[in-house]
Amino acid sequence: MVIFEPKIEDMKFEVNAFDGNSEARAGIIETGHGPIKTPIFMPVGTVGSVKGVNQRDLITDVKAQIILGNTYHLFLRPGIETLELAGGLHKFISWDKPILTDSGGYQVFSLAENRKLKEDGAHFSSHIDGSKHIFTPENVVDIQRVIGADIVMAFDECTPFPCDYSYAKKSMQLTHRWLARGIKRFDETEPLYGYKQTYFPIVQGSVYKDLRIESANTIASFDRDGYAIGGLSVGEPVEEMYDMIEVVNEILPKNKPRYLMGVGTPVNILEGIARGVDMFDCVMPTRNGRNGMLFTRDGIINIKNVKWKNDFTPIEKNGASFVDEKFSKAYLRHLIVSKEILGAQIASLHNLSFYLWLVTEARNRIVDGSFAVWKSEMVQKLAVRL
RNA sequence: GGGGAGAUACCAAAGUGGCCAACUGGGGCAGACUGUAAAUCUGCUGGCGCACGCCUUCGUAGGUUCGAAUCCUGCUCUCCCCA
Repeated sequence: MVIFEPKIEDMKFEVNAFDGNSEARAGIIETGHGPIKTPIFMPVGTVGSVKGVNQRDLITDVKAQIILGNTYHLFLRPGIETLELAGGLHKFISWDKPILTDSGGYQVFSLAENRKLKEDGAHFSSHIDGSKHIFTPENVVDIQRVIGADIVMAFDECTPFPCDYSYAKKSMQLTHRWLARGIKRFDETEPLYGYKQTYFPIVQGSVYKDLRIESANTIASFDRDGYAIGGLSVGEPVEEMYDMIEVVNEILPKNKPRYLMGVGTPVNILEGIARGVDMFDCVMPTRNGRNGMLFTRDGIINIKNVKWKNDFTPIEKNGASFVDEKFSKAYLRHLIVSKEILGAQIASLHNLSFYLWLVTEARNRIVDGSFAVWKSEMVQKLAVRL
């Protein structure tokens, strides 16, 4: 059981250091569940579980500072009644560090078959039992109040790629109208569990520069504790993604954390940091890990490949997780190939630890002034296929 | 000793005259995965060229036929039942 009592306090963001050569900065976000040192990577725990990694290892080994939950999935299972009876998601899953919940906007996009977008909200059928539901900017706030997320995400439409200009524009405008409604509801309601929650708006606009500028200006006009960039890493070329980040971060307040939703590869993250992004999340370290892809400082390993069959060297020499020295590549390959649960667990632990090492190291480099050189070296190495 | 069933590619298992280099599953090899309906999905898996094609395969040796994994005969082996 959780025995701590979170304090009520305003969320604060303080920038501790700027890189100088890029837009990168190192900061700290104060929440009711403790500080988050940025730049940060947030492991994804969709249904109240970072797949394959338990809460203790998440803290002691991965060194996660904040994790994600998903409104859509938690709403369907276990449901808000259970979450409220549990006293919120933190208590339910026994996690006393910050939680950010995605609003379900991405699910509305990815579960396209059964959704219908209307002015009032998104109408959809549950992928579990087919039951019909409506998500509105207001009830998604209400649900996230019950979940008790420290950071509540706005309800948006995440446009697919490719997406023609007129649809992207209409969608963005809808997202903006939903934003105003969501903020209104949020500001009219109180947290249920005694600690501060905050609400992040989301920039949309697909890959269109003028739409991104308009969207960034619109959301920046609302004074919030942080801002998110959505609708990227959905299949567009990475250069377009980087361009959009630059355009948007030009406008978003410098003194507030910026969250690039759903990104990405280790290289994407370093490029994002260099462009002034502070927060990232992605399923890649866990999902790809379960499927045998390992991210290391020297590049990417497909541990299923036969070339590792008799390689008894450590998973990663001097790696960030205890599993790196404890187990050999040959053993991990055997586990993954044999579809052993432990293989997925070790790979997830390794990848998440590596991601957290990466952002922590980036922060240290920003602070000591060596970020630029280090980043360009790392970007070369990280994409190598070993 | 008597009766019955069967031998197909790495394994299992379809196919019973041409559309069969041979369904399907497993295994093997490779690839994909970016706000998680994913411990998932895709491709390849006889040889050579790798598009088209050519060559060698369905226990084994013959035979019938324009044509056989598929029909006939001998042989070898395996399994089951009864003594």
